[in-house]
Amino acid sequence: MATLGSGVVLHLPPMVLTSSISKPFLPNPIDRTKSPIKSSSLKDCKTIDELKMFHRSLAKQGLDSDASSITKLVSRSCELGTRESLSFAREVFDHSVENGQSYRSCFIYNSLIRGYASSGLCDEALSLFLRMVIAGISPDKYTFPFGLSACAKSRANRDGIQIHGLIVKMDYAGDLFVQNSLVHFYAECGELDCARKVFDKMLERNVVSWTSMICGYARRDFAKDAVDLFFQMMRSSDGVKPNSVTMVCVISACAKLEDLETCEKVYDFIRNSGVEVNDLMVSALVDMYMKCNGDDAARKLYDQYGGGNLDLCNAMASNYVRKGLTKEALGVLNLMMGSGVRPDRISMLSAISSCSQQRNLLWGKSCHGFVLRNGFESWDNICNALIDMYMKCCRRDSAFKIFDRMLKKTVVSWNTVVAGYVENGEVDAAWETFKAMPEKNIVSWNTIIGALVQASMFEEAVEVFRSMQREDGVDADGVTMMSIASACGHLGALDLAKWVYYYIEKNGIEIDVKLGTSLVDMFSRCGDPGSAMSIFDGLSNRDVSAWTAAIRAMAMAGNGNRAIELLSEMIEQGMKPDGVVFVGALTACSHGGLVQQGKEIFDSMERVHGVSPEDVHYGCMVDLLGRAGLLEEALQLIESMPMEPNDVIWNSLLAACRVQGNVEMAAYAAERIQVLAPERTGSYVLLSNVYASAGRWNDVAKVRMSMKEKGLRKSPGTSLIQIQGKTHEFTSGDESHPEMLKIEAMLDEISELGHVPDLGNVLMDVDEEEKRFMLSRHGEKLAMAFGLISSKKGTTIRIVKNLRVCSDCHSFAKLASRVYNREIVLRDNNRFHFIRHGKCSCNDFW
DNA sequence: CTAGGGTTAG
Repeated sequence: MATLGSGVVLHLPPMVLTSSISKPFLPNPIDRTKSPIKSSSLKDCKTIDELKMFHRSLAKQGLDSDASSITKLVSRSCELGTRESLSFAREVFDHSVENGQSYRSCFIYNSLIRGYASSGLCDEALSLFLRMVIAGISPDKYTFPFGLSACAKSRANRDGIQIHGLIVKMDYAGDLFVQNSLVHFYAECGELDCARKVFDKMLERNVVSWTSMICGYARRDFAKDAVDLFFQMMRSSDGVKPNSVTMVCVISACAKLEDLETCEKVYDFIRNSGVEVNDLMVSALVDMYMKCNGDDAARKLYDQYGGGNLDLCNAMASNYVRKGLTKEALGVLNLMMGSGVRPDRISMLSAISSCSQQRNLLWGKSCHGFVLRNGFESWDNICNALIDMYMKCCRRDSAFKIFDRMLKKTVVSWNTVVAGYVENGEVDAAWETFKAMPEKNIVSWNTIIGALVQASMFEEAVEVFRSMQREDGVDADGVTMMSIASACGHLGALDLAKWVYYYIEKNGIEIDVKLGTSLVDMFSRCGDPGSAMSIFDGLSNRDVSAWTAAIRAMAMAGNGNRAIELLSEMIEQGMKPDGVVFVGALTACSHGGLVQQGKEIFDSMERVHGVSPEDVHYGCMVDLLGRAGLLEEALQLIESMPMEPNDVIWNSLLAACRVQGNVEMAAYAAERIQVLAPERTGSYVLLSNVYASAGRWNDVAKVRMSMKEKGLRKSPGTSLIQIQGKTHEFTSGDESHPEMLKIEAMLDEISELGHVPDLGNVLMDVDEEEKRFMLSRHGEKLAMAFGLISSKKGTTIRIVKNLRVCSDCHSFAKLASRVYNREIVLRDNNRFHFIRHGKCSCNDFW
């Protein structure tokens, strides 16, 4: 038949359908003949062949045009639910409708519409509905629920609304079942207000009415409304009791709420209510507990109801995978197979994902084999998981083989490939694939933006973010903003940081712990510890990372005391500190010159908190002692280390020697570094600095020679300053800036104000005049001068430097801040200097 | 006749 696709309905304006059938429907003819066949014999037909045989025997008896018999045959055939049985049903239907005159009733239509709807062939169901209406056959109270169910499944909003019109016109709007179907349809289409309107107007409600409404809220992320409505149902005068379906809906709402307390409340209710607990409910409960961090409760239920239940195991495994507990996930699935249960495609999704996370190619391949043997590869989700596995296990060819063969590549398939490239560090390939994607969603953008941030291409990341809003109209989410916040923090651009925060607020993006932590980091890296801490204070729950970010913020700002306070507050609140927190706290002590407190914290790590100090912690202590001038003690600590001291630790000591001017120990430390990490340029530079300050030019020359021999070059120091959204970069002695003449005039002006250059900062053995000149052209000074001439009076000047600030530039900045009454915020490679009124937050200690 | 959990990519 030339199918009247549901598209026909879709394109009709709302009134056409109802007006085209303005002639009154004929009443359904009453079938007075008793059915010549027994329905019991039809029930025995379990296969399509048996049904076909049955059909032939009807024909022999001359009953193949009997409406009742044919309707029953079609109905049974639909019940079998296979593609074959449905098309057989259609054949019988078409043949009978064309030949018979007695098909003026809706029964045969109902059967077939129901069959299509329940097998997900919604377009077929709806076109049949339309054909029936056009033929002037009245739908009855059974037809509407089938039709609406099809609309709900296929999100055919407009068709459903037209059916609603028809329901009103034909006066079925008061029927309980029809109303329930309407509630479900509107809820499923996301029109929750409409669903609620129908629900509220109902004079009588049964358990399905309530369940449909609750489920509607639960599925659309209105978990709170779902739970509220459930408790309202308990109190209502409708006198309905929840059944297992209701409970499954409520439980899934609780899972989304992620609130363990509500979970317990609901579980208590179930135990006391006498609702029969079925398998689906247990699976839902386990899922709920896992999503609300009630792993123990979930595990208890799992143990209680047995590891041989497919749905239960799937719920358990998928949650383990989500939490990265892949060993546990595979354990659950293995145990399940051990009790003779075959994994289904959902199980395999968890299994393959576990292999990807573990980079276990061997098991991944065996999963692939199982997939092929069971015909699961026709499901695109399984293919996506396999592509991910092969990409993560560096088997690009195998991944592409699957990708190329996929009949239905979805946006997820493409995203998986892009993410795979990123995983292997191939940003260019990821970018090319990204550009070639036929369709992009928020995950696509997040993947590529995250990749750029990881590759330290921060400006590019921000640029892509801008084009995402411009071109695609895709809305950024929390994950996007985490990447952008990170990029912004690395750029050190406060204006951009403020804009990022504004953007989040304006677009109503929820600031959860993760995003909050990123924002704390962003603001502290941009030299705005105040904003960083106010974000931290606003977080409703804080994990260890959040506390660490706050402590790091205080460390960078040089506020050691506040950092230590935060550490104790965190411990008081029952958080278990980890190694990373201690790095932050010790760094804070180091920057703040808090020697005694630092020693106490270091000592408490293992003794009180059971965290054994790693080399980084020793590094912090060496740094702390060294900066405080306790070089001997620092050296002793290095020698007492239980592990081999690495180059970073020796470098801390060397840096301290540079500040303290201890030439002998500096030489010793540098020697160690050259053994451990000969390519480490910084140590040569530091050592020659030490010699230079001591005026030992022969030694300076030797160091420079040995650098040259090894082909090492000093990494250039760069200073960045943002003026009106544009980044200007200055390197030492760089004269290429278009405003260079004005900058030089500014520099001269400051020099004349009485800046006494500290010539010990010059590495070269040149005459004093030359030294003076070289010093005056350090990148920081150029940036500062440029900042002074190109920004408004009284505004803060912010400079980002990639290396440690030299002491001459530091005192230059202090002078400038006093004379021009400006705050100067100078970020170096690991901390901030807030310089105002001639004083620096670091107390000249860095 | 109407209502149901578990689904890969960042």
